[in-house]
Formats: sequence, structure tokens, C-alpha cells
Amino acid sequence: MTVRTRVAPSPTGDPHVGTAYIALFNLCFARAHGGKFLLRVEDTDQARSTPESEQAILDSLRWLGLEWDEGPDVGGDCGPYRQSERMELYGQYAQQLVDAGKAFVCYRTAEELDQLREARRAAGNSSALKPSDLRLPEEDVAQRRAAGAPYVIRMVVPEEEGSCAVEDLLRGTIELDWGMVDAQILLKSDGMPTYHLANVVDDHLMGITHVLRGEEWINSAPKHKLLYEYFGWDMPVLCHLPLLRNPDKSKLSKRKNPTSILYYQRMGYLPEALINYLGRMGWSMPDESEKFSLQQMLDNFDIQRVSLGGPIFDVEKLSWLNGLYIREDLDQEQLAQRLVDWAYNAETLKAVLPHAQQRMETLSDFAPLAAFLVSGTLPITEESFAGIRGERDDIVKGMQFALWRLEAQRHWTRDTVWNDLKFLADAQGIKVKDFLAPLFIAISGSSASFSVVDAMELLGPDMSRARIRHAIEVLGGVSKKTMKRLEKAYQAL
RNA sequence: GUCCCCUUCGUCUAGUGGCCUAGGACACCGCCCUUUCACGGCGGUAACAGGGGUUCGAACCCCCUAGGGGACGCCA
Repeated sequence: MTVRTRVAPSPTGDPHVGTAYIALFNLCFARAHGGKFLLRVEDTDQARSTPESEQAILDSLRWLGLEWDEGPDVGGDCGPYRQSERMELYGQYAQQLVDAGKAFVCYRTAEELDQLREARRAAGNSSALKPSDLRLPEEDVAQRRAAGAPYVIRMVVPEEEGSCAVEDLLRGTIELDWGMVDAQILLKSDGMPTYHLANVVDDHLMGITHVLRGEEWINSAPKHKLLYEYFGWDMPVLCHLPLLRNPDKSKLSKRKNPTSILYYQRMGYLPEALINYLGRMGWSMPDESEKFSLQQMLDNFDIQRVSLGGPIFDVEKLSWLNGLYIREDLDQEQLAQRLVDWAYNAETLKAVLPHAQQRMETLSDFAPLAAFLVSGTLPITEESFAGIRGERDDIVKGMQFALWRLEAQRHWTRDTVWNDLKFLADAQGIKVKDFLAPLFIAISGSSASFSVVDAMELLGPDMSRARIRHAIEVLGGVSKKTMKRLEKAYQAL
């Protein structure tokens, strides 16, 4: 048996805890059956993935102690990009389907697609576009081809009534209406495959027998089943795991929760505690123990013990578990080493010193000055913002804008952060100094500290964003209604 | 809107027809330990979404309703 986790680096390059969650269950499942666990890192969206973001996720998984067996090298897994090779590989498979009449070339433009979907929706149908909806008159096709218009390759899908039965290891048979299945694009106009094609082709070439993935993929299972049929390949066994949730029960997302493994690392959580906690999400040991190592989980794993309700990723229990590991599993020697590895080392010190030195009169001035850099969530209250000019609502608004802007920031450096914040201040006609004042409090906990952008660079994106989010909470948060208004105003900037 | 998935304390869960007056853990509250705060120990509050079946018997099986979530992209 062979299983794999497919990893798509997030746009910001943050290794997502959800990825680790899925990887953990794949690993456990493979080991429980004496099989292989492969990792495939790939994003077929050229705008998203970079060698750095791929490396970041691999490092994070290793940090958590998740080990994978190297897979066959299919088009560039676990390594640097070899884009042209991959385009050739998937292009061939797409062409094979076109030749067999199972896929077709489509010259429809984005505007036309919008119109078609709208028309279907207006008629009360699902918005799934079928091959017949997309068909163009011969002469139009010829004309567009002659003009060198961009085209995609789409898969042929059934158009008659009926449903597709998909087997799921945990859920049994799931019946999905063919009506919901559209003529999925397999090869994009840039020549890259979509997830659906790449996924099926890769899994086949890698000899994957079982696929454990997130619940969000259930609806596209019929497309995958169809592709396996078209190619004449054996379909792997599917198993859809529940989705990790935010406290408001929506799918775990960065906007509502810190989701980056780097954040938890930076907060001072131990990898063994985090992986243990992830193992408790939707799963339990046969004896119901709360604290267990990855090895113990591996030894006792049974996929049937997965419970299907989407668990809420709630840090309180994680913190308790982490404390358990610190108190029970580490002697003082080991704890000292962990602290050094984490932040108490010369390297961190040297990074802070350029900012601290000018502000020091005695050596003892250092600790208070730098404390916020090795802290987690700052103990700030509404009073912390008392000295700040402006109305509470405006302060919150400014920080919310900053948060949004910084959430989109993919290159986290002093300068990019400063540019983001300067842009926001200028766009609102506020003095940079005034705009930064509340962020000072949010990031460092006091107004007497060194430059907030320097602090944010040292803190990194995850911790910085989490602190701003926390500050907004402390000030009473933003109501749903206000949020909508702010979003509009933000967009207008 | 359409389709799919899900539903046990606030949260993570045990439970696969009788062992359930529903067990454990986090959080919360109380007591004990303690020069403080933690830790630790003991105890407490708190849940089978609702309604119908099936059955001698239902948290567990079936149906309906409700609620939550997901999917409906040249994102994965």
C-alpha cells in the first residue's frame, strides 16, 4: 500500500497546520498497514508556489517529526521546479484524452463563461457548465484558432440525469449528482495542469493505492473517478478526513486564527505537543489517553477511530498539553537546550542589539526592551491604548486595515512592511506617526520601544499578525456589520 | 440557490443495540497542599439537536425536520 499527502504551499508561504494534520493521518495510515508514505509538494498555479515556500513546508513537517519515504520523481516532486518537463508530461496525458474523445479543446473566454454560468443559474440550474454548453460553432473555433486565441482542455462529463457513486473508507457510499459536475478544465491556457489532472496522473505514476485528503474534496471525487476510467487506471481507495475549524466553526483560516506552523513554533510550542494535539483532533487512542507520542499513535492507529465531526482547533488544550510535555518530559538540561534552540541564543541577541544598543544605559535595560520579542500574546488591555490619539473606532479601523494589508504581504521585510503601512497612512491622509502609534502597542506592548517595523521584521509575519489581531480583540473587536463597512472602505483605498 | 458531508457537556472526545441514572480530558467553579503564584490532589456544574419509526430494549439502526460546515474557479 502506498499513500501520499499532496501539499500545496499557501500563497504567503506559511506552512499550514491543516497540511500537517492531513500528513499525520496519511503517515499513520500507511505505517499501520506496513505501507509507504509519500509526500508530494506541488502547486500547479504558477503564481503561488516558490522553492522557498516548498522548503518551508518540508522543514515544518520535519520539525513536527513527520518522516516520509521519498517518492518516485514525477515531474518534480520534493524538489526545485522543472516546469517545462511537467507541462510536457501533463500535456501528453491531456492530449491522450482529447484523442480518445474524453476531453476537448475549449476557446471560450472568461466573459463568455460568466455569461453562461449566469444564464444557467437564472434558469434555476446548477452553474456547472457541460460540454454542450461550451460548444462553439465551427467557424468561431477556426477563427479563434487562426487568431492564436488562448484555449484550455476540458474533460467530457455525462450530461444526462443520474448520480455517481463514490466509495469512502469512512463514510461508505456517497452519491453525487452528475448535474453538479462541470466540464472541468484539465490543462490551463498557460499549459499547466489543474489539480484534478495533476492529482490523478501523479497518483497513478506514484502507484498510490489510498488517498486520505480533506473533506473539501468530496465534491470533486466524481471527476477523479471519471478520469481514472478514461485512462483505464485503477482508482485508489478514497478517505475524506474532517476539516479543522475556527472557533466559529468555519474552515480553519488564517483570517480568524493563526494557522501557520511557524506561529506555533514562535509561540514556544513543542513539536511533540503540537503533533499530539493534532492527533487528538478527530481521533482518539483506544484507551482514551490524552498524551501520546507520535510513535504511540503510529502503534495504535486505526482509521476507524476517526470521528467525522469537524473539530475546532482551540489552543487552550494545546497549551495544557504543551505544559505537560515541558514539566514531565524534559529535565532541566533538556529544557535549557530547548530554550537556547528556540530563541535564547547569540543569533537572536545579535539581531536585536542594533535596535536596543542606542536605547541602553545599563545592561539591565536590555531585558525589558527585548522582552516582547520572546513573548507570546502580550498582556495588553484597553487601557494600554489610553495615551493614543483618536477615537477607539478609528484605532481599530487602522489596525484592521494594517492587518489586511499585511496578510497579503508575501515578502516580509522591514521595507515591505514599512511601505505597506506608509501606503495606508497616506491613503487615509493620516500622519505615519499617528497611524503607527497603536501598532506600537499591539506589537511591543508599550509605546516606549524601538521602531515598530523593525520589531515586526524580527517578530516575523505570523506573530506580528497575531498580535495585531489580539489588539483588535482587546479593544472590543469588530462587529460583523462594521467589518463589512470597513472592508468596503479598505477596498476603496 | 443547488448538491454533498456532519451533529454526545462551552471545547476535544469515549460510546458500533442492553455494561449509560452517558465515561474521560481541557476550560470553569469549590476545597486541600502551599509564605505568594503556578504545579499537584480531591470534588462540582455541564451534553446524546428535535420529531417520528424499527426493536422486548436505542446515544448507537431507518425516515423527516432543524442547525452547522463544505463544494459549486484557467485555487488547491
